[in-house]
Amino acid sequence: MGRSPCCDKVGLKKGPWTPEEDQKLLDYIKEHGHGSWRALPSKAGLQRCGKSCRLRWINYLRPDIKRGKFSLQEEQTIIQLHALLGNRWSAIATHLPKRTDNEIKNYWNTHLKKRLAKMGIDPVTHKPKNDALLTADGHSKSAANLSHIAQWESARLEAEARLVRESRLRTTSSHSSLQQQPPNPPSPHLLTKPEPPAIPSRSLDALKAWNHGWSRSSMEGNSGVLGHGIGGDHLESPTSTLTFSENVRPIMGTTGGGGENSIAIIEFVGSSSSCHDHHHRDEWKEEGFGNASQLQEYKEGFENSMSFTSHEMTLSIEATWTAESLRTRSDHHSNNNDHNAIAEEGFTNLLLNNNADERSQSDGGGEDSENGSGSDYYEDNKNYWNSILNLVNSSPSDSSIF
DNA sequence: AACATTCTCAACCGCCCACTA
DNA sequence: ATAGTGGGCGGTTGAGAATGT
Repeated sequence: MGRSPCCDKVGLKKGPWTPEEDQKLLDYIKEHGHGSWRALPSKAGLQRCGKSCRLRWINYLRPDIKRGKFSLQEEQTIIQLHALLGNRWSAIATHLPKRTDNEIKNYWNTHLKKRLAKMGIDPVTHKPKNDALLTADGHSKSAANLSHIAQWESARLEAEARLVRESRLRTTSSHSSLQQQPPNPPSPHLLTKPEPPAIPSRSLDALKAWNHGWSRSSMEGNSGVLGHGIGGDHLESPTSTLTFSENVRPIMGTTGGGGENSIAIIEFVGSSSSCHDHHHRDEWKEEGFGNASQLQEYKEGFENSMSFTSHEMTLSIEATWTAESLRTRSDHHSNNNDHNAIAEEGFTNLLLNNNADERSQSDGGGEDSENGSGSDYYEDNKNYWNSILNLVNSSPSDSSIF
């Protein structure tokens, strides 16, 4: 290739790490910090490439890693952020504290992607697969414009996520002695960390509907037989999809960064794939239902709650940012790193819990999603996306999120 | 019980970017 | 301006586990 390998690979060990190697790496980093990864293996007495050490540390040995099943809230966050950011796993991981990009990527590829596909949702675009027709009806131009806008928004979020990472790194390196680490980081070979109790989640309405369908089903005594760990907080989650309305007023200043104020007004139109599709009925079995009656109960609950899916909603998002604001935020990082974790958590919580109260009310009341769900759907999603983007875009310089 | 198939996820690979000399 | 280096990211692989026949 065009460049030399990251290290001399002759004689270096590959493959799974042994507990002894893990311990060596842990001990070394605990004592000295990682410093230069390239130099680390020899100093630590490891027959490994520096890159391999780095990966092992980041993806497995780091003490602030949460392992085990993804909670429903985490699944929702991943799906939502993936809709926004695409396969930018590190950016997504920024908003899932204690989860690594690798773990998120794996989970997406092995679970969530398949699940969305089964529901007839394109895991790449997060649109119903039969939505392709929509772009062939003469509105492709505006759709393309909107796609462009979305890409900008996505790129900007990624850039800001990068700032978070960078500031984190600065924080980490400034504490590289790792003295704040627990004296004995949990052995990765013994890690079976239990999930924290599920927090009431704020989610898109399709997710809410799914929850409703599940909770109804499980409350009727089926929680233990749903398979795939469904009895716990590992729920099968659908997602909403984002499409773009035609009457968008993109006023996005995409000039080459001149520092002028730029305003983006984006209207998202969300529509959920229909779960009445016969095609999907067979799929329910594959999700682990033991017998026909359980399956039927679950389907009924789900279908009832998903009956709003013909509704469409629009929402407006006003986003304002400037090159100056990004700089300000960047500068601010260096002074307020300590708040990052809190702020990120706040962002995640915002994603998840913003509407928890409303949700608990509606869940408790067993409301019929069909009646009035259109406006709820509108409001929830509007609030949801506005919350995200307002937070992201207009967080003042004293905000430490980005 | 034995074998085949599918699934999971830790680890690797190659590329890219930022930094520096 | 250029090349070398380190670090990071996303895609892919493959061994072991789980499940099915």
